[in-house]
Amino acid sequence: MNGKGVAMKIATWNVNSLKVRLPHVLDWLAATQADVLCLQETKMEDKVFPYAELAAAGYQAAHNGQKTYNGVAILARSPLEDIRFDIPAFADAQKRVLTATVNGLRIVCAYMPNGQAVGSDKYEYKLRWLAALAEYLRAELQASPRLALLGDCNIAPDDRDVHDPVAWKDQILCSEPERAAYRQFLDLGLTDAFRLFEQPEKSYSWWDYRQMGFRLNRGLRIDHILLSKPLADGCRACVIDKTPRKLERPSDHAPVVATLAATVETSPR
DNA sequence: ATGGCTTGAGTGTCAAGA
Repeated sequence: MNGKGVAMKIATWNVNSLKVRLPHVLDWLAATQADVLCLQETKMEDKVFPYAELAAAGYQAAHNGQKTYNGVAILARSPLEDIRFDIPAFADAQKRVLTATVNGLRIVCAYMPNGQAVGSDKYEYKLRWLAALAEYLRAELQASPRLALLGDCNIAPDDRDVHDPVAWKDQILCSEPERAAYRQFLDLGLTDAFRLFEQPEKSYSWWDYRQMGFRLNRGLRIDHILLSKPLADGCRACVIDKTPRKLERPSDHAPVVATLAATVETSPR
């Protein structure tokens, strides 16, 4: 529920080091006025997270970080409530999940494992991790029907989401077991906000730094916003913002933004 | 081509990403 009676913009962005990308993040927040921004790959410990700089820009924040790798954060213009770290039932040293309630929306920020190569140990970890997240989401959805899962899912759900589906067939990020794990999220009642709308062909959210990947639009759509039914029904737009990918020293990922319509206040005063 | 960038760690050059 959005008590302000105005539309809400929620977004996700893998920044590939918040230390390096903080200027881009601050510029982007100022330009878009997003209400919620989920970050992945902050790659920093909580004690050096830039709370003060974000507060000066009008954003409260929660961070689940670690040195060097992983790390997720939720930034919001409204208070973050009921903050939960990690997947409680899945013991994991890697900091990949953070959940908070903002304006009555349950926000799950996730940095799903990369998996490295099909059949590798990291791939097995990825599949176990995805199954654990699905069970966590099932419980969260029961408690909070207005739920959004935002993050770097490291899965291209469909061949439309892959610049060269033949080359990527059955490769990491595109394999059938990964896509089946992604469909488990949909089976919970979540909807890919991006595909609620007509989109340009060859829309991607990540491009390799190498070999002019971005200029040649050799990308994958692996960053997603999944909405529970009440939120999907009120979703008015979802876009990938390629603007920051064109800057000097960009993240290899672009932000994805969903606009949710204001909801009518139904609760009595 | 276990390649091709980028980041972090740390001061060599590797691990990890996707």
